[in-house]
Amino acid sequence: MFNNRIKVKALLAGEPAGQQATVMGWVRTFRNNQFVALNDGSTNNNLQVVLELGKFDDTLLKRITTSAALKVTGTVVASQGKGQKLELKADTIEILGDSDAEKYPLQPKKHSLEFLREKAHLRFRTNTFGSVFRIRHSLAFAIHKFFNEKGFVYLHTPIITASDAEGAGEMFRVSTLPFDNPPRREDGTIDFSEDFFGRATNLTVSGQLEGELGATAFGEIYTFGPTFRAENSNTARHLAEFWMIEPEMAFCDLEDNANLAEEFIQYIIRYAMEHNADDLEFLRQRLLEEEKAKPQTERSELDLIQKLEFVVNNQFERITYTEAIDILLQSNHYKKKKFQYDVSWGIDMQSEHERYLVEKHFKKPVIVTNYPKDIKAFYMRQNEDGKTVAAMDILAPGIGEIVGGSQREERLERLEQRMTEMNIPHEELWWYLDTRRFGTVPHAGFGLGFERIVQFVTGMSNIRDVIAFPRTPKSAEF
RNA sequence: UCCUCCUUAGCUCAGUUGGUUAGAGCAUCUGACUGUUAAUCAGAGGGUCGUUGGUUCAAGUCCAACAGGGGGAGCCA
Repeated sequence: MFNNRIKVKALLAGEPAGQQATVMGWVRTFRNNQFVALNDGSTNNNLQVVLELGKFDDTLLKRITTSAALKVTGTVVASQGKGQKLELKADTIEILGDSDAEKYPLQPKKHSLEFLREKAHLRFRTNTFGSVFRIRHSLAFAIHKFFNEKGFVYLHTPIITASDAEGAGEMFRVSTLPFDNPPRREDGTIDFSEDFFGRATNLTVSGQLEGELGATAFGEIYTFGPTFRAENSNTARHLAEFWMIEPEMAFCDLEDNANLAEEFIQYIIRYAMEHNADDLEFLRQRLLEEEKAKPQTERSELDLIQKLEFVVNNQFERITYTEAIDILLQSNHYKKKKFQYDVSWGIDMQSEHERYLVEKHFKKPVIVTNYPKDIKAFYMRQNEDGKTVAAMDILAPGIGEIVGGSQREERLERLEQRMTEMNIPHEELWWYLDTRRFGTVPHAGFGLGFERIVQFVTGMSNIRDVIAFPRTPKSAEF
């Protein structure tokens, strides 16, 4: 029986009234042969367990090492020391699991994030990762809560997909054919008709196309699942395996889409602020410490919590692509030739351009709409000007593109014409085109990279530190 | 994938123009102390200097390749 335990979070929230309590957790530090800082993952705050001198065996005390698992029963009393309101005066201590101090790699001190990345199986036991992953959980939960309250259906789109039409990037092949000697056709190409699914299949790069099938029946759906890109991207904001949220709404245009995206982002951030105040406070302090090493000019004006409050309490800026280009062209930054890449209408904005708009010009999240059709996907709705499509990107300070979405082309002829222009095989997407044949309606949706919003909320600068076990090129340990 | 920087003790790092036995703080271990907050004090152990090859009388130090990692860029979410 273990369920008589009280979690540290609950215990710390109560009053020290001399009541009995049993806690279980892992030792963070053992000071003075007398004070155990015990953490059970329910909160960043440790419980101070006090061991009366002489009350416990030396052999037991020797086994209270960093990260040993303990069961402690004792009396909850007001703390005599500073730093905590209450503490647990131990009556009995049971070592549930020993931890060899000479071999345990984490010390009660500050470790670099790079080092902890190589100890990803243990990094949850640190304050930073404890906070990050509790916040990650809250955001995931808030996402389901938000859509559920709005009547969206949670649709599970396939992980294995046969369509390569989305063009969202390089894909991971899924196959049971032998690598060393795959069956070949007469022309030497691999014969996938003999593969498991009878055709070439890959891991999904997006659930959007299937999402549209759901939206044109349920009205409003969302997906929230793993997504895979085999791009050789080595950056602080890319993963080969990441989680994406893709809502898709029928009877919805670009403006409705932008409104929903903004409301959604504010909702989930607000949820984390309400439910993870301690974790955010810890991360706020952590970032302040980190910024002390930087020159004053590079430090951020707002701390983490101020930044989140600002985002939650202010409307996102909304501009068209054309306006964005004008702002860039008229900026002093451009006139002084400080952009590495040139600016003109029709370019796919580089991250330096996006960063200028978001971090220098507006200093808040920006929704950019109506991009040139030539730099966007085939399924986006063509605007009447013949040049742009009803696309929408949300750019966030410090992260870049956090949301990419659009109103979809619901007119069959326009969609087919665009697919032809972009060399997208019609026959492969017959099922997608059927939505436009049978009761087509204006609809829209977007994709939000989950890890990027977790980065934004936690202030972690590397995406590998907001997913438990990151998959990146040349790296799939754990 | 491109540019750039890094790799020395368990961790964070120092190591001079190439020169004998490679250092510090923390951690660990031993002891002391005991209301501590990354406890403190004293002592001890701990190293194939990322790997391979080269230059040299002599390489942690110079050169090359490879591996891993950081930062920036591209691709994107």
